[in-house]
Amino acid sequence: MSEPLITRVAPSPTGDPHVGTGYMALFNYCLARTTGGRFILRIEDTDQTRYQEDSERQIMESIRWLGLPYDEGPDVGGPNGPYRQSERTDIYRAHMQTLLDNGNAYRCFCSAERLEEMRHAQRARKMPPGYDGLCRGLLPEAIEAKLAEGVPYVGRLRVPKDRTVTFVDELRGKVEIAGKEIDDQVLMKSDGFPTYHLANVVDDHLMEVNEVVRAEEWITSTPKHVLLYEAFGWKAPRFRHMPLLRNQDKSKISKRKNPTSLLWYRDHGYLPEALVNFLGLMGYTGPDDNEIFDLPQMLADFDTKRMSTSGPVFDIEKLGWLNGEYIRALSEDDLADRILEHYAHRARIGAEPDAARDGPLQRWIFEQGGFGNDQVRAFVRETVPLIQTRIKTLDEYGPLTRCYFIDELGPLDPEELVPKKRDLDATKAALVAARERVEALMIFDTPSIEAALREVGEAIEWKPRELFQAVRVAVTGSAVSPPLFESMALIGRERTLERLAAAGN
RNA sequence: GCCCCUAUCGUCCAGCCUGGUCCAGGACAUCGGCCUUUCAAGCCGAAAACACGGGUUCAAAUCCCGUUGGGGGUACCA
Repeated sequence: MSEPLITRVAPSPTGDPHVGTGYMALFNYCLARTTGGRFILRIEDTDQTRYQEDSERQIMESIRWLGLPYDEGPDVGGPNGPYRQSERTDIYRAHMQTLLDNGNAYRCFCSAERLEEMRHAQRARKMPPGYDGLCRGLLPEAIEAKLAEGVPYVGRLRVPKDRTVTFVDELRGKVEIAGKEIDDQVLMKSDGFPTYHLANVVDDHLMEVNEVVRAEEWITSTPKHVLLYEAFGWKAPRFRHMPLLRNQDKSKISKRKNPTSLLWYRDHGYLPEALVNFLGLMGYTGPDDNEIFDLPQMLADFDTKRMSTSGPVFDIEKLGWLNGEYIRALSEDDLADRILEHYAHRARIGAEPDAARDGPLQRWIFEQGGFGNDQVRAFVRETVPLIQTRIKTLDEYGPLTRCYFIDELGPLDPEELVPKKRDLDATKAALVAARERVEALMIFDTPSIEAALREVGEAIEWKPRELFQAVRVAVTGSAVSPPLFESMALIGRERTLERLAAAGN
């Protein structure tokens, strides 16, 4: 193949770990792995105003959860650390000085207010906004004076306005932007922290990154980066801009219109391998019509030629289908483990048991002595065959299996209980008959229960489906449930008879 | 506004580079049927798209130009 690619994913710890970060991590990971290169995680925490305490830890955890381990990063180290930009300020300062010295950058003493006014005026005159170059030609004496006065300043890139900057995007081909369209970007803020542009270029170079794979939103600032590489006398990496994930309305994916947190997907019972597969379907195709491929498969036939450029709408419906596919592909033992793990995870993160989502499962498990309890494990394991084709996320397990985990069903809906064309009294009589017959069973297992109920149906001249509906609602509390006879066996003789009696009253 | 990216079913992707095999193929969702103790799952089937206009060519979803649409950028945020 090609040369080993050193790639990186460089999120900012400004909130929940984002699906977009997962998306970029996936492709960076594939590029590095399939070329025998390295994959780096770098934390871009240069904006102290947006920094969020827990974010970095969650980012690292989420990337690992997805199964995309990085070779270098804040918590694993590496030869070119530190991997947290806030710990590299000396490096940026030194590089800023280099640029100041070689004339590719200059000090700008303009205040935020002046810049604000300037932009206002530009907009009013329908001029493209951008720094007007006031400080660009400041004489050395003037600079010394300002410095002596202690006026705060920033470092700006001195963009050559009279030429065109060109770079090749690996996905889109040649991109050209006229120098006059490029703003004299701030590289070093007055607080001593670098902006993205400076830090990014310096770090990518120092960390030996040779292919920058990032989101499309960066494409217009790439010329600034190209100029920076030139200013330092460095070889620029290759650039590959991936399309942006979109909301239904095609705008850049956002929290308001989609769950964007990787944590959300984990907490709601999505399997990491399904999410990775789904992300792998965005702007990428496998070698054939097959859309179900896990990471190892994706790596096995990964080809950058099949990456595309148009922004995919993030369709959570399709993710749900894929998740269901992965759930169904699991062995019953594995699925039982995943379910247990999921509810253990929900307990660990302190999620309040949610009746609609968790059902009574969490509480029941707790009462039975915790997740490690063998009886609990065995019981959950027994339910798996009944629900495996019926859940799309692990989260759906709780509500679906509610009837197995509680003692009192609560009030039944007569609309559901009574079959069409029959009345309440007849239904109650039928349930009493069913109860009597079932009670007489010597062996309380699935085939016996089924045979017994069919007998009852014939005796009272009800169609099987009518009787089964009434019994289903009486025993499970709902007209929609896992298979009836198996469920009755699982619920057990005692509780089943109680429920039939209660409904028949 | 200006700059950049982009354009095939509602959605995700094939096909486009190397024009004809495309009255456009697969998947999700939708609808219908089968199976069936409900719901699922599974199986079968239906409906559903080349943004528009000019070229080039015997022939264009495929090549060229333009228009329109969508997105992104335009910060001492990343």
